[in-house]
Amino acid sequence: MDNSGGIGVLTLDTSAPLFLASSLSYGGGGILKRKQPMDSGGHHGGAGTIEFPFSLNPRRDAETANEALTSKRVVADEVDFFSDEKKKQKKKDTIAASPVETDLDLKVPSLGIKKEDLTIQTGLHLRNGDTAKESVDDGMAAMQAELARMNEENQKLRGMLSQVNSSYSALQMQLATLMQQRNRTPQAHEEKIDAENGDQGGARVLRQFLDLGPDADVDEHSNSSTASLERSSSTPENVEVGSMGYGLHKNEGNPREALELTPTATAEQESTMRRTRVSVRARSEAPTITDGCQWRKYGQKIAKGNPCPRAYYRCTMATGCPVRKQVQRCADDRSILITTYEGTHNHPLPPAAMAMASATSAAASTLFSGSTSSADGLMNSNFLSRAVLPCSSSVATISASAPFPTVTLDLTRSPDPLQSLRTPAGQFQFPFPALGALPQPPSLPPVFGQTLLNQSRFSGLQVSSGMAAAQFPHPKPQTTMPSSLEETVNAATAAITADPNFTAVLAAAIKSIIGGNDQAVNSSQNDNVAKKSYSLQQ
DNA sequence: CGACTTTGACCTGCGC
DNA sequence: GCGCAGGTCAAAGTCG
Repeated sequence: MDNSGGIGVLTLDTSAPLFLASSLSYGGGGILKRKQPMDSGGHHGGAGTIEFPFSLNPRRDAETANEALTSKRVVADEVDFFSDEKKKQKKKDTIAASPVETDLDLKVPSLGIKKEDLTIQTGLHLRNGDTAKESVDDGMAAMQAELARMNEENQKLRGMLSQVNSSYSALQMQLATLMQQRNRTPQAHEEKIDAENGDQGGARVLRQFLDLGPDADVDEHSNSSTASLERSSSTPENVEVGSMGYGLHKNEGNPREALELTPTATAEQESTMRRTRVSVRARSEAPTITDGCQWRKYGQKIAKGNPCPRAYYRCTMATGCPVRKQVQRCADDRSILITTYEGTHNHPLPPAAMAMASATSAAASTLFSGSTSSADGLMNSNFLSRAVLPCSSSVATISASAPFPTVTLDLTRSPDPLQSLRTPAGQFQFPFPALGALPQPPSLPPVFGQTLLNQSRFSGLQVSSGMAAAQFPHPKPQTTMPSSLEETVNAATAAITADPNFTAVLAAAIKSIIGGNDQAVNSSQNDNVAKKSYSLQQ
């Protein structure tokens, strides 16, 4: 990936069932566009897409975002930023027609909000001479207008938050790459030690898992003595392990790599790992979760024991990509969507999808690194829980009943949200966002409730587990990488989407932002992260 | 017309 | 060998 590229355009589709900032696909010439998700009926075009500047250069991206987001009036000016002419006009009409005075004047760095500007005047006043009924009518009208305006602002803020999420994902992946690079030399040493200690390949596999990403140019330019794993070639024979797109790759054409990568792992292990699947359980009303890749449905079946049909998808981001996924609702709780990935992509992934891939790969690789040569080792779910999810032993499990091991990431169970936000600086926590346990407004439509909440959960997985992948060259928790930013973004997203009372949740979100960024600054290991964190403090 | 979904038919592996 | 279940294929249908 060319991270030095210029500014392009990132297009998000607001009609997506899961408005996830990660669903990107590459276009040419510095343009990133998000394509219509396949699950929205399969029919493209239509519902509004929003576009905003986006670059793959995090620093420049952040600057651009700040430029855009610190403009004087979000309501008046930034509408251009998010919507088409029709929406813009509609919004202006709504605002003009509303008797409600609004002084949002949001100037938050990165999020477009400034602490002292959180004054919102509802303007619901009784005027002299009005009858009581007229006053009530006026009040009702004003409230309705206010509600409409709040809804629009919710939409807008969601867009902004998604943008921040996107930018952060790209930034985070770049950081991960740098950290991987930094860890190369120690890894080589550790590999040697592993070999001397009779390591059966688990740790090697783990590192190979972690050698991710289309930022392969960085790896290729590295002088590391360890194997520089290339992305899998287009030949399926080179696909070794599947876990949502990234796995163990073997380059038969390179004698050096063939030597280094044909390892100590037994054929049995290789066979097992080749069939490894990663399953993600998440609550969602949407037909599928949005994971950043393009999928084409090729089949549907009623599986035994579950009245809900199982849908089969294959990746269509590149011809011949062997990655498939199955999507099925849980028989016991139909609000839970189970997505199972199998195979390895033969093409570069968008940053967000890569983060997701890293997440699943991290889980799978950690699992494998915990195994030695026995199936019992493979099934040691406690190991995975301890290593990857020190804060939640119930999130990741391994299925031993399947013909091949399946790593299950259960996003339907989350640790205490406050616990996450209170995580002291310097202590790593696998932050399934925290938002998971936010109160669920029962009366809200799915788009404001469950779906977006789960989306937030999932995006949290993307960010943080990808981080986990970068952080855990060995399956031992290390310190630390600030998770406050994504927590903040997720907290803000969830707060906004979980409660129609915009002012209250905005205040809550800001509070979480203001109160939760210390750790980010304290533990920042990256200029860009520091910059973003700093901007949050303004 | 192309891209995509739907859905019945077909293939394959496994247990009895 | 047979039946079952999971997975895949491909023709038909849908939509913009």
